[in-house]
Amino acid sequence: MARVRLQDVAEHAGVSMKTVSNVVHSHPNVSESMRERVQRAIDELGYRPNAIGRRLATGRTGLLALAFADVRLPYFSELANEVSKAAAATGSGYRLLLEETEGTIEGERAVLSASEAGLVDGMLLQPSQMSSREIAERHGDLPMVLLGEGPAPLTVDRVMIDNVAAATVATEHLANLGRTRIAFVGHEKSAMSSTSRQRIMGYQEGLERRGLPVEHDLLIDTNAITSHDAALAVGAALDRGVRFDGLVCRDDLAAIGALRALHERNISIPDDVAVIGWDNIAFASTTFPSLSSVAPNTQALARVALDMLAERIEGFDGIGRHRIVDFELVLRESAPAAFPTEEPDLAAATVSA
Amino acid sequence: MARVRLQDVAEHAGVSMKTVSNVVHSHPNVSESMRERVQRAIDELGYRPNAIGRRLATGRTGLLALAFADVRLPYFSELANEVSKAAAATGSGYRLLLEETEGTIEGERAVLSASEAGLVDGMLLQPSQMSSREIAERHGDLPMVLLGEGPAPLTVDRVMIDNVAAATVATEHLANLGRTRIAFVGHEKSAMSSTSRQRIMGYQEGLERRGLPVEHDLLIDTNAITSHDAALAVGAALDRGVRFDGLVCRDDLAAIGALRALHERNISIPDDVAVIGWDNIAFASTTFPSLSSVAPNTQALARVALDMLAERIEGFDGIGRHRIVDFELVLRESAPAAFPTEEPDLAAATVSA
DNA sequence: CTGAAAGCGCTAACAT
DNA sequence: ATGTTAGCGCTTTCAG
Repeated sequence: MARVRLQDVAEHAGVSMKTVSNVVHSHPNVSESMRERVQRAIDELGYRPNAIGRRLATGRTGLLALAFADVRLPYFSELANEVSKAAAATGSGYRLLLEETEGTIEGERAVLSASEAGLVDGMLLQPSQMSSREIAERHGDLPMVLLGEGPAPLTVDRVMIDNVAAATVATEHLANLGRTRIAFVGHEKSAMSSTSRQRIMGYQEGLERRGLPVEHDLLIDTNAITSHDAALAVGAALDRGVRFDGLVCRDDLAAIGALRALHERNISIPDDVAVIGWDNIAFASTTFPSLSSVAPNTQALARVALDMLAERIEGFDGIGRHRIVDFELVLRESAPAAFPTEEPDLAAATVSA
Repeated sequence: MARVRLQDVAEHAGVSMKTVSNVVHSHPNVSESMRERVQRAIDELGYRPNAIGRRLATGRTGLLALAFADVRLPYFSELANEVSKAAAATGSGYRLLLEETEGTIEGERAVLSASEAGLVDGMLLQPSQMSSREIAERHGDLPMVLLGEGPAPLTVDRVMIDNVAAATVATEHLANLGRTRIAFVGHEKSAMSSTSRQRIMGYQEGLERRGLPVEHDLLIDTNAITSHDAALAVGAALDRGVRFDGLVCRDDLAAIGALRALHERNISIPDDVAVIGWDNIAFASTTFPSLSSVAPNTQALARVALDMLAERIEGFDGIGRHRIVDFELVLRESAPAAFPTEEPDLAAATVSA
């Protein structure tokens, strides 16, 4: 059975294509009898509008690209889910095309040029390697919003949380717990991302505010953003005699790796070492001990990003808007509340931005 | 700057659209001088072919839908990554549209009807709720391959691992470790999926082969497929006096929850209770203790599925082919090798299907 | 080897 | 309120 087209329905019902189109779109100006007649033809023929034809005519595909390093990173898969929910909630009917850049500059370039092909109406991109300048040059006239604290040209919209502030809050929380030797774990050994850079800046700020030691030894880098590499790196640091009683982790992956390295060496968490992760991924609540973590408000992030992107798609052409969304420090067992008064209920304890 | 079209290039180069098209497609029958001239025009104008126009003309979008319950489940995000790599590797140039069904029948229906609209060339679907019959009826003429052990009509292609056999292997491995009271954890309390059903069948088979007790008490169900719910369920079972020394988990999420429940009660793993998960997600190697797990060969699964889908898209119209791909039992600390001879190197230890 | 023209299925002016 | 018609950007016979 060949596909049935708008035209076929029109003939079958003995009306023009325009009328069928009106019925399909529930256009107001259609008489009831007409609507019925056409609807019958549609049902009889089993007509389904063809998205491609429509899109060629309207210039809209109803597709948005969401591009980031790797879906396997829990932060990104949770973000994808959030964006897709937010898109559904707006009723705009947008669907998501997921693109992975592998965190490489080639990957980021590929994603930008591929999306120019008119397949998508706009793009949400979390860059990490490309320079601001290249992003600005390459995206051409594709409506785009940048996600995260990576490079961002002033001409392009961007939404992120205040990473420096959040890292400071996390570090100071450890200080509140009486920790004096606080290490940072999980930044890239080479080619440090702006994400890591900002979190380290905030970490240092926290230490300085509390008059705690800032030492290079307390910066534990990893080969890759995986819990496995973090476990190795933290283990190696411990084994070569680096001592710390608090750990601010670049992300929950690093934190989970750190937990393992500490467990292996019978170091008690949080008694000997308190640990704070970042991203508040789903697993954070079921590690042992459960993980305190910086929780970006990804729901707000998704909503704000989609709103801005929608405006760009509608034709808004102003200068780039840079938006900040809030975060919380979710306190769990690995770095609990400092004072009973700080938070009565650990499971829900938060310090807002 | 407005988009530059094939037409513009043709005019700029002073040739016909057909010639430009030939150059774009590296058609053999084009003189070298012509090719150069056109290529220059393409470069000067910065022409990028429009995917939608092409699709309308060819009937192909180069888009494949990958639909499953929820990207946040690590098995699925890892699968998505694998499929997208496999698609890239074939050079077919397919890109992936991710669709989430939320594991509900409405979600599955929505995904099937949305894809009918001609936006995608084919679909990879991991169903869980829909009946075989409904799948067969609804997918219409959309090329489709089913993933996993869910419902699958005989008329549709499907690829999966042998869940019953894998569960038996896992259960027998625990028996090899001398475990005699082996429980199963993580199936849905209500509306049990075929996935859970098959794994439980294999588990029972394993127990029976070894003459071990098969008791309803040893079936620990959960409210949802999350590590959090699994931790609660296992904790509750322990607290009401259920005793076991081995745990076959429906998936790694359940296993991670189980680890937490056991830790909380100071039960030693694997000494008191050995644990085997399922899916071999990335975290399995950095939990504490690290997790033994059934590892489906997702790479093969992705490849086989894409191959079959490609054939369907090419027009193959035979009866549904049901393919089985292999799996391994990856042995780590939570349920190590039974005998020194079984596997010298724990980290890489496997028992193949 | 290259050009002209007819669609692919739908939308949206513009008419009536 | 309904019909006509000209595209949207590309591919693809069919001629030349």
